[in-house]
Amino acid sequence: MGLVVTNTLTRKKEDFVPRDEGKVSMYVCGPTVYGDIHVGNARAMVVFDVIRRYLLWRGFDVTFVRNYTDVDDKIIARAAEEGLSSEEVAFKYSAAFDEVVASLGIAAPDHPVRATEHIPDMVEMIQSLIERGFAYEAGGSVWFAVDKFKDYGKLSGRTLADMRAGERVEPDPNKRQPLDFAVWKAAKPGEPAWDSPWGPGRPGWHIECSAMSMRYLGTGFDIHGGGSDLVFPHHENEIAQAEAATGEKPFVRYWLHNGMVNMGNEKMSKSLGNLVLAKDLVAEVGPQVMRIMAIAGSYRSGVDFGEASLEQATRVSERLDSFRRDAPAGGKLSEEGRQFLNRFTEAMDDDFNTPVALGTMQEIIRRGNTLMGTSGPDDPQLPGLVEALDEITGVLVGPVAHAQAEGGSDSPTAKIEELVEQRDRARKEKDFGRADAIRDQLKQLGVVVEDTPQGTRVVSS
RNA sequence: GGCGGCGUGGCCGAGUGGUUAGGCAACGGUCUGCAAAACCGUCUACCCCAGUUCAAUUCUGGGCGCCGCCUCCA
Repeated sequence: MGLVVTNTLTRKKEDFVPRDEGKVSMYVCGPTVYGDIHVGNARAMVVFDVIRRYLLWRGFDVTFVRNYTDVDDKIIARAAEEGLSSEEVAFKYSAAFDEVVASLGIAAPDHPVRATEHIPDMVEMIQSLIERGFAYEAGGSVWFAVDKFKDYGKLSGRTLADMRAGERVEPDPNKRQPLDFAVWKAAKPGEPAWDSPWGPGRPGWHIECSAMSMRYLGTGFDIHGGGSDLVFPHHENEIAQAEAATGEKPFVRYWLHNGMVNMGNEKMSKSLGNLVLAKDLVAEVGPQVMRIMAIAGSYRSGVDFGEASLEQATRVSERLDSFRRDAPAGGKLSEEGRQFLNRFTEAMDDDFNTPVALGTMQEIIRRGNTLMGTSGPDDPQLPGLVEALDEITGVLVGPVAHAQAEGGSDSPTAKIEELVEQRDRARKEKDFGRADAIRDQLKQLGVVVEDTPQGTRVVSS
């Protein structure tokens, strides 16, 4: 059995057959860098990080590209608000993005690409669109003529007639059709601008992803990912531009879209103002819990980041940490380990079924705990099992798990060590009243002690 | 209004035409000085109504409800 993915283009699960055997080319829409990203943005990044790690683990040679939209109306607006240049705003928030994403153990792309560094590619594409009759210049801007591209609507499953029925926006007077969209925007005074055959201006949002993805991955690359809210118009427009400009299709073989993060029963979004910043949640619950929450449901579904989900993800994370702390290091994969790994692979091959994959991970932990309970951490069956766990966590939680396992029980302060020793002494002397009092005292310091056959364990909470 | 998705046990969340998801919570037990952790056991569901079928939670149709997109958005 091979890998199967749900392609938004067909709305079906399809066998994954990459363009070039053994290689996967993949592009994911990154942030518009005008502010701190929220949990929903971060979830998308986690989802595609897991997909990428899985493909790598499965032996594909993956080329991963992600963009920064660093020129845009919102950046310009933000710059005015903060009294900075739009370059400064873009720099500030792309650095902030990098920091959050790194803290979540999300691997850097092979090609982190910035719109402002690829203007010539975009200009070239726009010229091609005009030459081929798919775009027209009006008032210093260039518009894509949607009615010239007969496949327009194929990704989002709508027709031009459908869309006209639902029009809600005041069309720009320069457009021939209300649904035409800008591929090049004429600069207004004071805005960042680049020279072009149509005068000074900047690229439209959609063109950047078309141009940069093909620049690095060519046409007909394998996976294009992003949130489901990008299906229309963003990805629809990307297809139109790319296929119209090159005359080749498909632009992308498999379109993958992740579901939205909900708070309560509403989508978390900037416009609704109900957002939780990714950096705040990471600071509160730690990266591992956040990653687990992000993949606790299938990537295509929406996922709730409310209290209950948080608690459950926390438990999963704690079980993992606690097992890793007590279990021996991984060794040669055992037969039993291989069986778990097969189940993990089967789950992930089925459209990246992370909830089931996570279930497999927890079953390994249970099995490992049972072994340890029976014959202790030296049980010869453990290393081969732990090896399977390591491989799974390598894909699902990335380097975060190891970092936490090592750093988690970090240097207890002298005072805490002292108290723990006092408590151990009290317990030996059967002075349990005193031992319990010290335990309470430690708890107040944020330290939980657990008595195990191997001795007292200190867990910082 | 148009397009798309979803509705599973107290909760989160997979999945299947007849056979165990997994987790959280709860309860009982083992262990423990007591706890905690861990392990064992119990808890058995599939929105409603028709239809197809030997058999539907799973397929088809209708209904109800929820969500996303149609405007910037992961």
